[in-house]
Amino acid sequence: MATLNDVAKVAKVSISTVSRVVSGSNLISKATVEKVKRAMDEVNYHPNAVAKSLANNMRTKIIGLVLPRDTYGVFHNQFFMDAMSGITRCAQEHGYYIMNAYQGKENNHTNIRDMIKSGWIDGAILTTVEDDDQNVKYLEKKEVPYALIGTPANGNHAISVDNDNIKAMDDVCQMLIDKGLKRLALICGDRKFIYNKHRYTGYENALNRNGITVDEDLIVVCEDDFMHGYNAMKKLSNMHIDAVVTTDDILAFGAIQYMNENNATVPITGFNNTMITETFYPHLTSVDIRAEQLGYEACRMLIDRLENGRSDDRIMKQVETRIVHRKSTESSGRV
Amino acid sequence: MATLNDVAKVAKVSISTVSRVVSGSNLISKATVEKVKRAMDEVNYHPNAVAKSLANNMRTKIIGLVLPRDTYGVFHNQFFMDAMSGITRCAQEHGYYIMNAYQGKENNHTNIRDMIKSGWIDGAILTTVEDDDQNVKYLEKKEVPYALIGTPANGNHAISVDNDNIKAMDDVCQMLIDKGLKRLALICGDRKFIYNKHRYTGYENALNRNGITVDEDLIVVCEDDFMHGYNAMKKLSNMHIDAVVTTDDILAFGAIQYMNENNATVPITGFNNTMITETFYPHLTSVDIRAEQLGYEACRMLIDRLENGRSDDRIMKQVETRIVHRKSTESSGRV
DNA sequence: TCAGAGTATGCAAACGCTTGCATGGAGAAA
DNA sequence: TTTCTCCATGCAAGCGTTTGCATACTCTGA
Repeated sequence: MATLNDVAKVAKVSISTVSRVVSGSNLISKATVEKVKRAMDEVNYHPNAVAKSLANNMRTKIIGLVLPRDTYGVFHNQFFMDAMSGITRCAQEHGYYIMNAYQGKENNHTNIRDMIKSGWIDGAILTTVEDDDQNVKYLEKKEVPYALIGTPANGNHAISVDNDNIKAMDDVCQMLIDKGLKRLALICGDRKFIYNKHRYTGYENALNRNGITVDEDLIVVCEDDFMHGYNAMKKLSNMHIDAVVTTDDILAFGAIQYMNENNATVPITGFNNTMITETFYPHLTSVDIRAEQLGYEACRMLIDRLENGRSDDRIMKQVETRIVHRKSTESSGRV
Repeated sequence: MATLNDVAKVAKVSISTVSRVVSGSNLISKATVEKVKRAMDEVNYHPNAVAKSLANNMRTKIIGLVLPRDTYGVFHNQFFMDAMSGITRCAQEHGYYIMNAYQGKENNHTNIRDMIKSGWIDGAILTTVEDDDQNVKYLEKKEVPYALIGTPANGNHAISVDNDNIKAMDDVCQMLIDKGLKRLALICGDRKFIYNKHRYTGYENALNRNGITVDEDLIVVCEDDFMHGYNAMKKLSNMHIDAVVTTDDILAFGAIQYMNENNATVPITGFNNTMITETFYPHLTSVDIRAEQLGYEACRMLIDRLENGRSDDRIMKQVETRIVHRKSTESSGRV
């Protein structure tokens, strides 16, 4: 690999001059710039990032990305792949690289703390935090900038990005109400997850705003899987429901399964817009949470912080969701 | 951050001595080692990886991981997440880090070529290659070691790891035949993909070995999605089939959908053991392709090559698959 | 013609680490 | 006591950059 020195020799200038040409300094004369650029081409020079980092006060332009140790369910895999894609796209646009870490116990998996100790990374993006998260603690202690995808459980996160889940579910309900559907049932995943809690609130908000009484009998709270969706629908049958909204595509498909078995049909919506919405039938109306965009924004905010060093902001950015209309809400029915 | 110098001062030795203690050289006396270790603790020293790389002839112990630009379908997301997990686990075990790149056109996404040019990575793992792959070309040209997950299309890949898809499908068929099921239908995805071609072969092999004539009428080749699985099953109905084997879980669920609608039931198997096998009903017998293990092995072989520098081996390693038995093959039926 | 201002370039230290070579001291052998 | 080994340690160069400071050159204006 060619070095500054090699270029300098060919161009017959000092390495400082070459370095300045590389970094686009405007101190150098046009003629010299040309000469040096030709030399760079000739020896096929590319700046060495490692040496650069050493000289640049240890700034590597690498960002650590913390992924969950285990993904579970269809949704999570897709979410993280999409988020990663957005993160990496943003990083690329700003000349940064992404290094993978895993949430978790000590030596188990590559750890963000090791990356910090060894000086590899300038900052971190967390896609997942646990209660009393050790990574967060470490990042705070070492004053390493970081961004969080999701809503911070407590207030100590400097930068975060998430959907407005309250509004997202509100929009879904409003959309159905606008179709003249009044008795909306809700199948809601575990409310220990803040997004489920928010989606629940969104449902209530929409109904209240439209003067529809929230009827507890039309709400089932359960775990986030197919069978619970199925059972929830069983409970809801014969309740004269106009439509069903759910907090997860899987729940919706569980409900659909029950309806299929009972030759019933009613408009239904999912959430997260996973690939199964367009895989299984009926194609499911769902909420696109824009995981790619969430990743992109998290990365952008982090880089902004890294480069401009605002120290005290606790920014929380919201990414717009979007309803994707499909067959499952096209025709009407009652159950 | 503390440096060798800081430790040296506290321990009252030279930085060379400290460096030797850190790297575990056996030239240093017990007493000095103790003294230095105490000093390291005192100043909370951690070796700086950037400086280390510079001094170590530019070896960074970072591996580039090339992911596909777009993932499509449920299977792919899960596959890459699992493979990444295995790769990262192995990397961690050997003191390496993983840096993300994306397959693809120039400035679009972080590019493995940039990582090589700037000297960040020692080697690369490819999870996906295109025809006439530019990354492969570049890696070969620059003599950067790399490993490939999947079966190389042509012969120029130094290291690769894949399943034995022929045997995997053969095993599935044998398992069904052992249950006394003779007329096995095959729903096979597009054979432009080598794994589908291999799975097709595995089906033929099993039947031939068991003296069962391969009946073209029982084989449907189609694209890899739900609707094609559905249509394939429609074609196969009334053919007096004892069981159906497929090359993808999605195809199997498409077929199941058709059967459900027609109140038919027949043993059926999927492939890839995606999460939908345990999400939708009936839970689907499928082939675990061990994506985590594929990732792990690819990484292990690459690191072996990086550390021991065998230059000419074209190793191709096969990872064992495993049939996961579930409800879909428990009872019998005919269609 | 010359001082002064500005512009273009070079020198060398620094970033934190590794490592070949030099050196000093302890112990063994004579 | 002297010489020779061997072990433990230190010195300093080097890895490829960046950058503050010094310097040399070119103009301008008096």
